[in-house]
Amino acid sequence: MRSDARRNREKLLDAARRLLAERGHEVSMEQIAAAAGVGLGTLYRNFDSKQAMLADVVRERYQTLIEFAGRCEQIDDAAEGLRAVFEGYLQIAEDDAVFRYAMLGEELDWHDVGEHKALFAGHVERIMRRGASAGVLRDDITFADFPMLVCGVLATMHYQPGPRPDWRRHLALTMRAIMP
Amino acid sequence: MRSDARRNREKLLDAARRLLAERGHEVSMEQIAAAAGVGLGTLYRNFDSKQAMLADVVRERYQTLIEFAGRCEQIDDAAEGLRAVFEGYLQIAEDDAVFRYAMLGEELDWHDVGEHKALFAGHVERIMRRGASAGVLRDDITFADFPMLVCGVLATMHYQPGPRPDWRRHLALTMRAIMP
DNA sequence: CCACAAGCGGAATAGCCATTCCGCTTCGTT
DNA sequence: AACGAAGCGGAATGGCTATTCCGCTTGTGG
Repeated sequence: MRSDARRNREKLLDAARRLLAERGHEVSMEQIAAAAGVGLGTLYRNFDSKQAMLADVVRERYQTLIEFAGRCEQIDDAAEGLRAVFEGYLQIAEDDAVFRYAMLGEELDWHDVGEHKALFAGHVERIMRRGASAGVLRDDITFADFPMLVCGVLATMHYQPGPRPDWRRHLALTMRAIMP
Repeated sequence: MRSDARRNREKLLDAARRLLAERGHEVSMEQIAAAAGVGLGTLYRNFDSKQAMLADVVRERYQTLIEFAGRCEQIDDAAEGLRAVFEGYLQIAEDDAVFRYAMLGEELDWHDVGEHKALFAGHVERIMRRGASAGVLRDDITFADFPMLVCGVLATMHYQPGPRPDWRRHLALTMRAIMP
């Protein structure tokens, strides 16, 4: 790979990460290319399509999240591990609009984000099961409820216009609802 | 107004209500005109723009909701009034995609839906205050939390693909979280 | 039954954006 | 330094959809 090509790829990734985090999937390809200081052709040489670019960026976020969830699983206190993994997930969501979009959006063709999703889900599932065994999670709440539990906070964060309501308070409310 | 024009207006309103409830704001003007069996020109003679049409339909829904909330305010049991108004709101949301969109969507130019919104909000605010006085609502929860509380269930309903999770269960969870 | 205003349909217009294409430029090798 | 391949920019293309426009049709009052 030529050195200028590698440089451009980095510039594009930086621009994509930043703009997508700030403004979500609605940024146009042209804006991303401009922010990176390259032409559209170069953008398309680096990503097969817009969807593929979004998927790349979302996959990176999931990677971070998977590592974080792994650490949460090691936390001794089952209740704290549970709280931490929810909070970490939502913190990333707060920082990244395209991640929220991926979590909330209709089933687009998220390329192979599914694999990462499954890894993360595995961690969460084990953490929740451990919580149930330890008696810090109501036993009618299972991993199947995870989307429902976070979707609420996620959506409030994503959609409430104006001054964002305090999502940590919302999370606290949710945690209270699922404790015995 | 000519008789055929009145007939067409009815057909258009029916089609708009039905398609918007089923498929939300993404239906095209052409699809609505076709479903009503009229041309685009006729559609635009009845609504100034797509936004205006959406606003008309959403306003109708709010009207229903306002009457319902009024009845909830009259319910003797403060806790039941509270539960009922949340449930009624969410039931309408379940039945109408464009209403969900209006509740979740970014601040579009919702024409004068704001007035209706304010009336509904007035009812809910009084119901919540009564709940707090009666001791069936935690006193750190106020009307300002209403969007947060319903947004969660709303979003889960709107976005979870595939078999809809049971929103009544989610609501029950939320109600539990806000009770003392 | 007539005249004509009110209404109608749907082709044309316009803006937006993802994606493609190709003639030009730059890198790196010899 | 020179050349060919790799890479580049950005104009052109294509599809989608809201909105406008205008020549044709139809309801209705006289």
